[in-house]
Amino acid sequence: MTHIMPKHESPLASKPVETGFDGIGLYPGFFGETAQRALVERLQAGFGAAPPYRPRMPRTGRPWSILQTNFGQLGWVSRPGGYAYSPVNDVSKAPWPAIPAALLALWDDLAAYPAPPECCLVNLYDAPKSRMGLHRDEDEEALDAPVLSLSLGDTCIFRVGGFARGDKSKSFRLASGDVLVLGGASRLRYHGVDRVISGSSRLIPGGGRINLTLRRVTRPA
DNA sequence: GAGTACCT
DNA sequence: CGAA
Repeated sequence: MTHIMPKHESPLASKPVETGFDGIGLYPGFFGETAQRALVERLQAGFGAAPPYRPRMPRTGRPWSILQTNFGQLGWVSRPGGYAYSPVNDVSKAPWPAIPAALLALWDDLAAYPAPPECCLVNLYDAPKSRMGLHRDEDEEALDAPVLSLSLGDTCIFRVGGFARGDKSKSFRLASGDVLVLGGASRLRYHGVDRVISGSSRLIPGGGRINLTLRRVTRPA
């Protein structure tokens, strides 16, 4: 056994709780505190080679309230001309660091997909006003693969909507260690982060929330 | 009327 | 908290 198996820390963590959306599974506390701490240290080591930066909206150039970076063969980036997946950091031109082993194990546990993830997008909610507007993850070719999301640090209010802007939506909390699977019939649902509850976790030195999003980008050969 | 991972 |  090469990695911690969080699902065995709690009998509840192995099955998702009901979210009311077909294809969306929420696994509260899938990562235990020990695994969370180890991962945060591993991430911060990776940030040395891929420093988080502040993305901007395509065309308008409006800065976002969060910081981003990536791990993996392909990183998701926002450029003046639009969103893209890139094998290198736009700033340093260096490849992104490898996806941490614990996250590859998470994908193996929950994705039910015959190929590994290629992208681990890191969203850093570092300021009290950090948020993420409603959007869909639709820049991937492999739309048959789910998107896996791991929350670390402060709890956030997460919102899930429908398939068009303005569709009915509802929100729920995501706490540190929770894993959300967005797949199947809900793979293209709008979703976002209304806000973060400052001071709700002591996991990250200095506070804040880190969200890790695992994605398969290309169709496997 | 278009664009919307921004903002209100 | 939900949605133009």
